[in-house]
Amino acid sequence: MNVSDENLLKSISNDALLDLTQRYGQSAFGFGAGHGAGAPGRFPLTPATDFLSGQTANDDEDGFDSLESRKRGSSFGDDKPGGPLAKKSKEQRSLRLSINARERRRMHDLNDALDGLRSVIPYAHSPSVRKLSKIATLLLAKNYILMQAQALEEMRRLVAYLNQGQTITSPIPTALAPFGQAAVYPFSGSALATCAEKCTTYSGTPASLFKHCNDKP
DNA sequence: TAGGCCATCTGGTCCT
DNA sequence: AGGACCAGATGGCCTA
Repeated sequence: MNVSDENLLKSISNDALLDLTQRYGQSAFGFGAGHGAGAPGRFPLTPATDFLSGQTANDDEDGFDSLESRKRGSSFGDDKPGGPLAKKSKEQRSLRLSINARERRRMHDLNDALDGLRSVIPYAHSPSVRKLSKIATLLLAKNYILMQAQALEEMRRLVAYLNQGQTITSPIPTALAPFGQAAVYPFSGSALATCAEKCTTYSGTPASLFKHCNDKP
């Protein structure tokens, strides 16, 4: 794909995404944009720690000695002369480190949830595909849900149609299948579809977001 | 080397 | 007051 093709795909896909967003805005799913804990519309998730047995590997309380920080050779933590925490009192410093640890834990929980999401998204876990980025995961999941809902609606209509005692002599009427049969099995007859193509079709997301999909048709 | 993606720190805001 | 959430900043790693 050359650059102009990619740009074209991006613009088309962004428009499609905008359209989807406008039609199926957050409210349609009950996910409010509330700010802060307990805001209206917030999904009532049980804190991840309720599901996890014990603490995570990085679940240390200090703010500068996490496994991740060490592995990444991070200079964060700033528990050193000249660092932002150096001037603060011992209490302030301790509080800050505790807040940092909580925030780190929160982000790890968020990432665990994203991993869970990746694990149930089609085409997201082929050995030849690198892990989906966060944004790609969310966009793919959103559109996969929309597609499943559409397929379900299509099936309902089909059942109603059959219940009327009529036989189907032709493929599902297009009026009943906005995406045609491809909505249910988008790639059933396409051995040529690459992972990136599948992901793009599923999500209406620029192929550039799935550039890690490198499997061959 | 630029750009994408990510982890972490940080300060602010809101809620309980 | 303490915790959860958020967004901005920063710096590391990886890839084209």
